[in-house]
Amino acid sequence: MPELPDVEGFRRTLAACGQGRRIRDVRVADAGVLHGVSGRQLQRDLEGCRLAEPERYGKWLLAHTDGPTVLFHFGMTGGLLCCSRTDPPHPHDRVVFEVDDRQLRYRDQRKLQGIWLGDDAVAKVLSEQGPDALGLGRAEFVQLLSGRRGTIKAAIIDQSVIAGLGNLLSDEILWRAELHPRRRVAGLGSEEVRRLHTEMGRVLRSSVRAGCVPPRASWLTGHRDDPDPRCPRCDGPLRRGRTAGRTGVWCPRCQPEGD
DNA sequence: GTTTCTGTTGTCAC
DNA sequence: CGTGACAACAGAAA
Repeated sequence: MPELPDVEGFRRTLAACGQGRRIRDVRVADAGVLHGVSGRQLQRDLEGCRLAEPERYGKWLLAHTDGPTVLFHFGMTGGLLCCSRTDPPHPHDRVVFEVDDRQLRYRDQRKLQGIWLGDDAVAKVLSEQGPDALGLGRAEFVQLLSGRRGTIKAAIIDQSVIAGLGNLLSDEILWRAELHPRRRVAGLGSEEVRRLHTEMGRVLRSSVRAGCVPPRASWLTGHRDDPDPRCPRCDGPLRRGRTAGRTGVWCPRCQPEGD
C-alpha cells in the first residue's frame, strides 16, 4: 500500500488514536520487524511514554513521544491500525502498542521494512531523504532535477531526490504530465518540468485526501490491473514495462518516447 | 499437488 | 547511471 498518501493516512490514524495518550505496554509478536532494538528494550523504553503529535516525512512515519521517537516504514504491505482490545488478532500483527483501552497495531505481511527507535535512527533516515514531495515548490522542484542525467521516473522515485513518491504515484504523475517514464531529465524542456510539478501537486493533494492513490476509472491507476488496460484519456492500449527497476504502466500515445 | 511469477518497499554489487 | 538479485510472503498463474 504505502506511498506518501497512505503513510499520511497512518499518521492521521496515529494522531486520532494515540496523541496525548500514554503507551501502557508494547507487545512484540515478531521481533523480525525490529531494527537495532530488541523487543524487550522497545517495551522498556516506551512503556509510560506519552505520544505527541506524529510527523510524516516521505514514506516514513515518526511517532514522537515525551521519550524516544519510534520510526515506522511500511515497505509494500505494512500498515498502522487503531483497534480495540477485543478485535481479533491478525497473523500479521507484528507489534502492538497498548494505548489506554485501544491498540495501535503495526501490521505487515512481508516484513520488508519495519520499526526503528531513537534519535540516531531518526537522524540517519532523515539525512538520506530529499525534500518531502507534498507542498514542494516549483523553484525547488526545478532545482532538484537540474543536472541529473538519468531517466525522469528514476529521478522522481529516488527518495534522496524527492521523498514520498513510489511506483504508482510516479506512473500516475508522468501519465498526467504526458511524459514517457524513460525520458531523460536533461532532455526535458522547462515547460515540461513545470507540467510535471503541477501534476505532482494535483495527484498528491487528491491522493492524500483519499488516503491512497485512488483507483478511479479516470486515473491511470484505475487500470493497472486490467487484463487489457486502456488509456482513460485516449483509449489507446497501455504499455507495461520495467523502468528504474520497477514495473510501470504508461500510454505510448499520450506519453511519446522521443526526447 | 507443485513450481513459478508478481508486487504500492529499499539496498547492494556489478 | 542502469540492471538484476535479494529480502519475505501470499495469492495467482502455469
